[in-house]
Amino acid sequence: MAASSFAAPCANAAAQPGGFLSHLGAADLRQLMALGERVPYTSQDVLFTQGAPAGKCLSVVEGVVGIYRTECDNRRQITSFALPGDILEIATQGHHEVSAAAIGPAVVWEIPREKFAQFASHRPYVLNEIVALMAAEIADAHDKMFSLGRRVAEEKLIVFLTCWRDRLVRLGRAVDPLPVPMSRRDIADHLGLTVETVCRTLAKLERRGAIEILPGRIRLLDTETVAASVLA
Amino acid sequence: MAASSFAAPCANAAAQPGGFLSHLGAADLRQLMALGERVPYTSQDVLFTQGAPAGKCLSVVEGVVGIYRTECDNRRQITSFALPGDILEIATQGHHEVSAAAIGPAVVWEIPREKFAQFASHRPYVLNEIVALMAAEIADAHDKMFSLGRRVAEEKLIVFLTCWRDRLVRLGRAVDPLPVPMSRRDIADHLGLTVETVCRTLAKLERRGAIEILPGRIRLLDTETVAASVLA
DNA sequence: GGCACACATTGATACACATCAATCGCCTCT
DNA sequence: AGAGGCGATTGATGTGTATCAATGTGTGCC
Repeated sequence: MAASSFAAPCANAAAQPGGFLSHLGAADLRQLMALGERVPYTSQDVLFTQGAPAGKCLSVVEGVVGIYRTECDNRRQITSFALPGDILEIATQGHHEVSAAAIGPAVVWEIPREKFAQFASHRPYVLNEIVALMAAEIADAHDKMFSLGRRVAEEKLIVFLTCWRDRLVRLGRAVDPLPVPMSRRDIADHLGLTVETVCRTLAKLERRGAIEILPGRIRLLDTETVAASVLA
Repeated sequence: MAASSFAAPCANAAAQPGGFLSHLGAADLRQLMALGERVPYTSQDVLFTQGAPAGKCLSVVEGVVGIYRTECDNRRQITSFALPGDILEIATQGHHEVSAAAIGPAVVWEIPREKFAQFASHRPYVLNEIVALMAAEIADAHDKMFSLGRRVAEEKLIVFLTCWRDRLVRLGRAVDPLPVPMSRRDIADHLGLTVETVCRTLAKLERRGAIEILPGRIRLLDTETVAASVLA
């Protein structure tokens, strides 16, 4: 139906317009970076935990960071995968609402909250940037809620893969064999599925000729048409 | 487990601190209201549709407004129910990402976007309010993603009912027989279930003595202990 | 090289939820 | 009061996904 076909499967794309507060001037950016420090993490490292006081905001520089919420320690919902240019906990007051962990080796720029607040207070336009960033994050959350609540496993995976590819494209990365650095468990916890269902569904898509599964990568062959039919 | 028991089942509560931009002064508030107009809607009326240009922002004054995303016209995901004091599309640029419809009779204050932007541009502190509002909305979205992806029907319903009650309490409403103005279909589309599953699960909870189902209302009897076990 | 270990995959089975189909209750309209 | 209609409820059945279990596959380490 025309009225609904406009729906972008992945508004998250809009949240990564090309870098950390991309509309800031170069001088501003340098000053901002100088307020914080470069912190490297290794795979599975936890950057912060839900419930902990939120003392800093973070910008991913390299690698992938998983944002998740846990309960009972066994159930986990990864709400997003942050890529270079993405900012974490930019407006969090008090305590973290979520946790974050490095999906692989990652580098993050960490800026103490009070320093960032001070920086922003002198520059009114920064707040506008933040609002725009948060608006994109909210739109993205809406998409994900739709996926989680109203899509079946196959659709979830197709949409996830195409969105992931689009984000990497926007970062100028090579995507022909699409890099998939996160584990099957991570994907499952992101899509509200189990590891086994993710494997099986990917295998089914491969048998159908829609994708080709490689170690650490997935080649997207026919997902365009599949996605089109799914999202019609 | 202690580390995760902190998790509020419904951070959305934080998004309704008691009114439209509650930290504004009374004078500001009057001026802001004067920029817009009171618009009444009747049940099922559509306030705006995803994809349409976002020309105004809205504040619910009376009733309940469902925010939803559709696809293919048959699948719908209600991302939230807005109550008096909630603001809709406050930072939306360009086009609406979601649709909104009155769940019952509702009254909404609608302010043209450019007038609101002008109002805010003279008052830097308004932007801070908006950021806080959006941060709460994002936290709430995280909760809902967890519910959609990682909870079973019974848990979804218990969490939904207790959150709904908490929000009404915060508005000073009577909640002993908890008013549930939305239809079973609305609840289903909010929780990622079907109407039948919602009915059956509610019936099961009633048989267990956790709730009592009344026309248009549900009395919460033992959901505290149930919720506690669910959220442990 | 070969062992260990984590991750990925595949199979068999169970179950939660969806689907299809009545029925019931309630409200509105004439 | 009766007819119509819509939402809610309940039942019978189907199916997508979870669960349990086993095997394969890589990858690092000694």
